[in-house]
Amino acid sequence: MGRKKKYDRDTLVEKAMEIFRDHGFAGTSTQMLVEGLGVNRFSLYSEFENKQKLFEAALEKYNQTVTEQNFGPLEAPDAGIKEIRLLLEFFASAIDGPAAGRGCLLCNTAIEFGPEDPTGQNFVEKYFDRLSKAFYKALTNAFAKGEIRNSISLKKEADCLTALSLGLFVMIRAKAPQRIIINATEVALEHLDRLCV
Amino acid sequence: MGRKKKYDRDTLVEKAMEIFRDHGFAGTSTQMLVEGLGVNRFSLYSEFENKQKLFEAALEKYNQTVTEQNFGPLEAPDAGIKEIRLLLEFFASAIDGPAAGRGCLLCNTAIEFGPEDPTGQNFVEKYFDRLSKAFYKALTNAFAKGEIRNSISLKKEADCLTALSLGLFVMIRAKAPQRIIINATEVALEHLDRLCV
DNA sequence: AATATATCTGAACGATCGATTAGTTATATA
DNA sequence: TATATAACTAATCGATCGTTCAGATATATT
Repeated sequence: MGRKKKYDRDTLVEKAMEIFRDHGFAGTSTQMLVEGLGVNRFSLYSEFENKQKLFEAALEKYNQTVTEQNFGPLEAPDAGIKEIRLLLEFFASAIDGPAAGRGCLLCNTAIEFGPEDPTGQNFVEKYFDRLSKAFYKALTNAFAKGEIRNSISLKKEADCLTALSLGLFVMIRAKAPQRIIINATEVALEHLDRLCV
Repeated sequence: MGRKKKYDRDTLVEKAMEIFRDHGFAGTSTQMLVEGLGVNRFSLYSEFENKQKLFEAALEKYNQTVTEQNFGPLEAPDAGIKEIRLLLEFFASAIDGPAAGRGCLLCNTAIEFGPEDPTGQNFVEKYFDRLSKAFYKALTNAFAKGEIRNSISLKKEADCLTALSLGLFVMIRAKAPQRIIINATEVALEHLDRLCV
């Protein structure tokens, strides 16, 4: 009974995700959402309750789609050095890709919300952890295969790659000169080489 | 002739700098500025014209004070490996210092403004360049003193350190676990060791 | 002391913010 | 087909946004 929805919730969340990624939470007005999502104000609020909840849905969607695409291969059970290299090469070419001028929604949120907002902080904390764990697992796999020297602290290496990834996202967001980004990834690649036997 | 100003312009800019650093540009209302600066609305506008101009003054002040304090030693004419190490150690302990939960205003602005806003982008571009050049100069000095091996691309190393710095600022802003930040800087320090003869 | 002028005060501007509501339309069920 | 119900439309809510202005106040100059 009742009327059919003209919209698809998942589609709305995905569109909202892109808008928030471009303009941030505070920089995105409900008017922009209404127009960008092509849905009525009432429908938006009845579906998501408020702007904050929609934002949280967008964060979750981002984790499931974009982060999944970027870091998914790195998180594969058998990922290793090759997957780390591929990720770094993704960063090097991201200035031409769909992330150019956008960066990472979670990284952007980490900056915008800062340490105060509890829900944003929760997402960000998990995001940092996800990246660090993904790198660590891949390094562990490589070590198990005997590809990495013995004296290396895999945890520390993973955390450094995490920090570097965030820095590269900042640069991609700001459309920094591609040369800087490529240079940074090349050093990381060479550093990775030196970890290997 | 006329009345004396009750405020000092530089003091106002410094206070505004801290508020913008904490809450971002969009997240800072004129009301917050009026209260935080302890100055009347009219005085604020007659002194700075508008919020945007005050923000730009705050960015400039940040470059002259905080960035100067953080990267000044690295920019000294005779800076070398030691100064790079000191900077990395600053990052490692920054989670306890005045930058904790704040990060870097320029890095925050890079994220918030994105690639669209021309004035913000101008500041950010120069900031990236300043960091990269500072690292490069210090590495060049070290190389001239024969402290660095021959096969190293100093430009690439400088850009990687720049990207890493930005990533660390993101983590400091988000109050990431201190362990992650320390780990990242330790890897960078070890990496630096391996550049040396 | 008188005057000119710059700053201060506090109210208010129109615009936009996020959010809500009353009334209309469409559809699944009985 | 009649009815109940859910989603639609569009107007509008009070609050806050950045900004401005008229009138009061204080001080450097004459």
